[in-house]
Amino acid sequence: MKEEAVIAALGALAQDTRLRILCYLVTMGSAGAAAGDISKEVGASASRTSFHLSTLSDAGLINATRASRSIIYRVNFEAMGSIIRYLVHDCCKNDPRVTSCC
Amino acid sequence: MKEEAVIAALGALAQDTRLRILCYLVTMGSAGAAAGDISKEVGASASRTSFHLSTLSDAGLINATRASRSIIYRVNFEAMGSIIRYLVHDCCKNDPRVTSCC
DNA sequence: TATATATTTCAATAAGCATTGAAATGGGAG
DNA sequence: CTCCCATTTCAATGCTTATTGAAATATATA
Repeated sequence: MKEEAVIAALGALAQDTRLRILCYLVTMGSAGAAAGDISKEVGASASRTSFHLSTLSDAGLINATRASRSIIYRVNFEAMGSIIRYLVHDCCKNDPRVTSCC
Repeated sequence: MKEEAVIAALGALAQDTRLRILCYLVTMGSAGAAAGDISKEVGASASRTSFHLSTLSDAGLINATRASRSIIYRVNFEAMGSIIRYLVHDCCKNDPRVTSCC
């Protein structure tokens, strides 16, 4: 994974509303959640939620698919794995104090 | 690890100069590196490097110790482990696509 | 077509972060 | 004590991100 992509992903996660959105979408698994439901869940306005969802989406951490009037968002677990792999392998050179996390 | 601390750490890592500083300090291990050497290594001015070092230090990702006129910085591997553990365990609920990183 | 629902986009404002160079601090050597 | 070296702090500027509410887009239903 390129450093640039890692920085975009870390920046996307480094915000409380977005981190909560991501954690919520993890719990929803493959079912995902509609933008409106996410908005209610994290207590943010529709436009603010939409903005944060596009930030997460631009960073590749979530995917969007339209289902009728709703847009369903799901976590991209492979992308999450990639950035963690970058931090553990490339950045921390597999130091045991870091790899002990898994 | 508290969500607030995780956000500070992710935000600290989400910047190219700081990510390069951290990767460099990983390679220096327990020997660490002086602020001036880090500055040369990443090609940033002294004041800019100092600013980034204090951001990383405030986030708990590195430690500083004075050695005569120089200040030596070292990676806090335990802290790196903690934020990765948060992402893998708490956020991603140990999803296999994520835990496969280690 | 008209209407309602779901979501995004836009413009404006506010807040925070990055960068620069100059000045200040802290420590060692003559 | 004075000078020098290493680093940090400060003030000013520009850039990016966050937030808000209103308007626009897309889809479904009557």
